[in-house]
Amino acid sequence: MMMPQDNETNNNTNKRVRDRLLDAAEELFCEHGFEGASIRDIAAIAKCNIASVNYYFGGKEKLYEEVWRRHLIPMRDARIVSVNKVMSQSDGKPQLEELLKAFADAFVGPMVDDNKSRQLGILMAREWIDRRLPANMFFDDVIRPTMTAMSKALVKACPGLDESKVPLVVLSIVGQLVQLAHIKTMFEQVSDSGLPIFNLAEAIDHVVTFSAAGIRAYAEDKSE
Amino acid sequence: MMMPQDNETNNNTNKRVRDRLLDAAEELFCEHGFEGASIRDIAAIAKCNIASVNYYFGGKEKLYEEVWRRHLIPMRDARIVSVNKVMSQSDGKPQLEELLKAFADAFVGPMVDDNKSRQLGILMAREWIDRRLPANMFFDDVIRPTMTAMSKALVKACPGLDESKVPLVVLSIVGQLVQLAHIKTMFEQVSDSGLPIFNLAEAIDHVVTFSAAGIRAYAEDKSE
DNA sequence: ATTAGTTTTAAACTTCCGTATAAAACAAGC
DNA sequence: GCTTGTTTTATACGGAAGTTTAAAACTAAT
Repeated sequence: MMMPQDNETNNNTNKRVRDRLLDAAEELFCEHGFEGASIRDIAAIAKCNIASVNYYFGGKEKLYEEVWRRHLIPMRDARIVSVNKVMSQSDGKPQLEELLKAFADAFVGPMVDDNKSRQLGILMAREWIDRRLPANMFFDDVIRPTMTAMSKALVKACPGLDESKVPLVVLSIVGQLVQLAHIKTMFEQVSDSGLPIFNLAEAIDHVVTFSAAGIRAYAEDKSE
Repeated sequence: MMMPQDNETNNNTNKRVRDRLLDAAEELFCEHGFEGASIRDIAAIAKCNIASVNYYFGGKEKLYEEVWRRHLIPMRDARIVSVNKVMSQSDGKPQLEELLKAFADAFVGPMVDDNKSRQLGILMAREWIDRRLPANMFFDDVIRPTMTAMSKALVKACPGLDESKVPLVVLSIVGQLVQLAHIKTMFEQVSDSGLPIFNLAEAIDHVVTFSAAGIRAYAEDKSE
């Protein structure tokens, strides 16, 4: 008898609380992780009762899943579209640097946010370590499609690239990009680091240059 | 009146329980993180009373610190020694690949363990995201010394390398290596991945080749 | 205005956690 | 063998967390 209208085809007024909860949850999940963010704190930020979480989502875990669902697909699509755009603009033979830059921007963009409340990169890193999402949702819906698209683009952008090495190459790129989110946070946390100020744009350009050279090494290896 | 003999210069019989607790704590902290591992579970594995944690360490946090202390310094030293050995063996002008290989092996070695109960890489990744160690202990005792040693070695191994780019280069290398620990875990968790079997040794060699090429790109850039 | 359906609220319940306590068990020296 | 100091045990405390409940408040159609 008591059921929220949680159908997709719902644009009633009850969206208010539900959306406020999603926003608050995203903020606290990013900052403190799944266990670190309590339903009471989330409800406090959303300015609603703690029972609302169960009313609208049916539990903390379902709320967490819903936070992800809002971003997983868009993140994946943004990356794939970005890669495909480069491919189409260059008739399937893009400059390697161009492809890498497009991928890096699309990859890091949604992950690192100055807002601090929407640092999906940190959330992603947490999910990477201990899975809270059901089954292989994270891997199947984001990681694999992204890596597949990038792999295909890479072999076209860099013919001669040993195909058996492509997965490792993609991992190298992703590894560097994921690290950027960590590093950015670390530079903000470690006060007396004595390190130069971190410049994200410069770091991305570095990853592009660095990776392009690494990739060409394989392409040249094959021609030897 | 009730104080365990927790001096360093202590080799009495009471080492038994204390060490069992450290082992159990390391295992569960690696697997479930600081909050995810309960004192009750740790004590159960160590086959002792839950009060023993407070008796020997004075709390859960102190236990966590002690788990780290057992490994932080050895990990750091192993990496620095490994790098320095390459430097001395080659009269300060080591082959770039040689240096990278030594660093990668020393870096990944203690992080990725087949044992599964001692995956310090996962523990390190967790600590990277939310700090539980006091102040900058993690950064000052491990991250900075390691990066400093590697930076110095790199500029000697690759003269012409733009020094302002060295920090980013080190981050690229570390980023790839840290990723290996994640990837290894992921390949074990994702069942129907459809991905080729993950070979750690091959992956390390890839990082070496890939990174060497990336670094030389900067060295050549400067000479242009 | 009444009713039926939905949303919001306050409070309670259950469980689990880290810590503290005080008694018991143990070990060793005199 | 008693005493002294150390370790282990069982148990309890206080708090925080996720969830549940049932009543209240609200909304809108009849």
